[in-house]
Amino acid sequence: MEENASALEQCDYMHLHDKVIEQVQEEMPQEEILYDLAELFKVFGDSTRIKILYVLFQSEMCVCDIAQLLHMSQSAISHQLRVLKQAQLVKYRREGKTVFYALADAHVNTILNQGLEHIEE
Amino acid sequence: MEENASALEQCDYMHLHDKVIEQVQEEMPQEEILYDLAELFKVFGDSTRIKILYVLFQSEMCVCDIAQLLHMSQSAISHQLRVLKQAQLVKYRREGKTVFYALADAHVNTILNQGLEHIEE
DNA sequence: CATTCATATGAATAATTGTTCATATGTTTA
DNA sequence: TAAACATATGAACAATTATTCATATGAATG
Repeated sequence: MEENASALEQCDYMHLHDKVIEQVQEEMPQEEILYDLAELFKVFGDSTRIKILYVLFQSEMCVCDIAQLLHMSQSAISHQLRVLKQAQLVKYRREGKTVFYALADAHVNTILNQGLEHIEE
Repeated sequence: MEENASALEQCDYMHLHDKVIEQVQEEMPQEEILYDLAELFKVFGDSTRIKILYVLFQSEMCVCDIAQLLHMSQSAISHQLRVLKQAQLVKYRREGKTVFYALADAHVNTILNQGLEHIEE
């Protein structure tokens, strides 16, 4: 978790040209952005959540239906939907006792597809 | 970790039409694919690794240069490069004592960019 | 308003993971 | 071949996390 220094004893000289070093520091998104980006991908990094996203890609769905489709407990799904909701990957609407979840936007699908393309080499 | 059942007491009836259920089961990638997909995104789900990828996007680079640029220890970077290598996100070549790492393919950049687009709403 | 149903949530636990430290491996050079 | 350097790796530890269990909240219905 610590991304602190202690970078005391590194290699003798850098292989990089000054120009590259400068460019890296210039092109590199801000620390906070990079952190948020990692947080976002962390959300995709769980197979239960991936399944939920795929299921919602077919249709809006209530918590209980998702649980049954994935053979998992209502509580587990609800906890994960919370994570997806916080990452703004899903949205929801209430209808009486029931809460329906749906994908929030199109990025979700693009990201999943790029991932698929990669693992299929 | 357990994605087992215990889905005994769910809601009384399903809101979904049979057609949707059928389609979900049809369109859903195989269990193993979904697992691999989660594994891939898990790799993106760490800010140190994200930084390494961004840095390598500028230029091929040796372990030690990366460590200095990111103000982290050689060991930490090496461990993370191992993870990136296993996920086939980076490739490497040896030149004497030095090992140079580079991005493996173009998907990496697409995935990162989609992620960025999402967090920038 | 009490009951029932759907969902959310807090605490607890087991499993996973990122970094450090110490050390091993592999390569060059004196 | 010994020393120096660049990288890799194993063990240990702290921190994070996914699920379960028990229970709370919120809405409909008798």
